[in-house]
Amino acid sequence: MKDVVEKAVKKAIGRNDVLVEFTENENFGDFSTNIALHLGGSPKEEAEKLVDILKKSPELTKIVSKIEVAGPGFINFRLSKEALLENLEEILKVKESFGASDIGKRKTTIVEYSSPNIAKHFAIGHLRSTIIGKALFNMYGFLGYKTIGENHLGDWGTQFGTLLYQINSQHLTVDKLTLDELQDLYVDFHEKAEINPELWDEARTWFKKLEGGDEEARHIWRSLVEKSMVEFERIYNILGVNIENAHGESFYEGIMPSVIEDIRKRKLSKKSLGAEIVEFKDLPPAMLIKSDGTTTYYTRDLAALAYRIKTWDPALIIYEVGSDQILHFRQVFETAKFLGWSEGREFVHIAHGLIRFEHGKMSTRKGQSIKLEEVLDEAIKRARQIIEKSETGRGLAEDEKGKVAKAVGIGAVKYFDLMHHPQTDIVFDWNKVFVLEGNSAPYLQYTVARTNSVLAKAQKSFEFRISNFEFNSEELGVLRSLARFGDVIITAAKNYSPNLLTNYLFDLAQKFNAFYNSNRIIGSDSEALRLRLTSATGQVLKNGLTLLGIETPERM
RNA sequence: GCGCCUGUAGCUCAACGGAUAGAGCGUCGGUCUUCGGAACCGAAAAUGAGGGUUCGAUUCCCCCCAGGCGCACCA
Repeated sequence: MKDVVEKAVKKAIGRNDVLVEFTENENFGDFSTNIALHLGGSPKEEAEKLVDILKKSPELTKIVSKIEVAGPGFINFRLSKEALLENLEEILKVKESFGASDIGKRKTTIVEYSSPNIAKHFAIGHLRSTIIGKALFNMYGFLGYKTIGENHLGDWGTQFGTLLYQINSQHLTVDKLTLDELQDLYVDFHEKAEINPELWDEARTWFKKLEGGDEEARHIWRSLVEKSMVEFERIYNILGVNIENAHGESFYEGIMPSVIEDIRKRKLSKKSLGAEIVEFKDLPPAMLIKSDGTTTYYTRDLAALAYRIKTWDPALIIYEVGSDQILHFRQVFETAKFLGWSEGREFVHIAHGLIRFEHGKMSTRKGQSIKLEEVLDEAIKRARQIIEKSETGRGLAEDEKGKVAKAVGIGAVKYFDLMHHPQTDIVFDWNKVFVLEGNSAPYLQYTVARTNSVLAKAQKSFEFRISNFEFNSEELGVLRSLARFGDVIITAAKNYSPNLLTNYLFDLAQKFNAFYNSNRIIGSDSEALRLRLTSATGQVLKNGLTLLGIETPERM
């Protein structure tokens, strides 16, 4: 609806730089534009002139009942009752596809997300990438884009040299090692190398063997990958996340030579201290090939990019990777530009803030990471305790309680992550991750369960004639909020900000609960309308939460 | 040292240069024989400091202070 208003205003004044926004204060109507403040003349006069033109727009008068000038020269638009009711009917009619659109038609978007490292535990540091990435993936799909999910597993590089060295020098049998033990070996290596930096030469030698195809090295490496994948699958299963493509860095081995050749042909690289680097105007150089002849993750990310462009011809690639990689991606994107790969494409690094300790980042090398699985288990446990204590949980069967605990616990962790703007750092605190009240997933899930319950109790279909109703302020609040959903998804996706969607859903739930608290639904004069409102609210909350990857139990 | 990011109520967060800076938690005070109280209503409480640009700055620019991340053979 916002776009209808925007188009009409653009047409009315004949310029394209018009922005129509949601109002923040409901007294200002549903939409607003400040364009009259930028037209040069007296803002109020300009606004009055525009309003006269706008009032004649048939597209506008179809959905807007009031257009007025306010404040220093804002033009405010209020949606008509007819439009609000039509929107309500639309929700009830199209249900789970309400809010979907085709603005991304024929465009392909790749989302690289999650990307945990092999031979380490799936740490909490990868939660944000997994959750935000999945939400973006879902939202872009909902907007009609063809979406490709890529899990860029960290399965290559000198870090494997460190493990190969450890396993070999200590004569360990790789098949018997647990992930815990492997992580200990990794930490142990870094401790020893701190005192004895030559150890890195050993690690690099082993990685050279690995990259060179050495059978022993490859055998150990394969075993490490398999072990890790078992844990990863378990966690993705708990999270309910399924990423269609899981190409590790090693997958791009065969593509690197041609990328390197391409770079050399264009004379983008040069030798420096035995290594081969790519220099930039405003950035520090990136290392293409180390002095021992092996590659770096810069090389592999370029190869991955080449592969993706060739395979899917994407219009947009979203890299959902932490903010500690900002420089790296600038280098990769800049190189891609040199190579002529960015023509007609957009590359975006969603540099999410880190989940860190109060004074600095978590480092697996120093053995300071927190296992994601522990956090998820704890979340489910705490949700379970609430259910046991809750009045409303009593009616649930044992196995249903288990399912609800999972949906609520995991939902809470995901929502806590998503409600923050991606850029924000999160200081990890066991008591903050599991928020179960207020602005939280359980509040929204509870509201959905409440709508289900009311509808079940009503036990009949509902009909009413539009012309019969005057809405009270609570009803109006819900109706107006419901009309925003489609626009919110577009804004959230375009800004790569799932938090805009969580904000909206919370606002809608609040409006509904306020309505619920002061209005009888079943048996009232407005029963038909109110049941429809209840049904539509449940539907929109469900649609939104589903996009965010959060389940909505029928009852809880 | 250089570069990038961040600083908003006691705490955790919102607010594409606009109208009275919005919420949640916590605190204080209400709603309770209910269609689900995991709820609702109300109160106190904030833009790190200083300059500038603008009709208008939390938002843009400069400087200072504080924190985080990064800066060639890890990823």
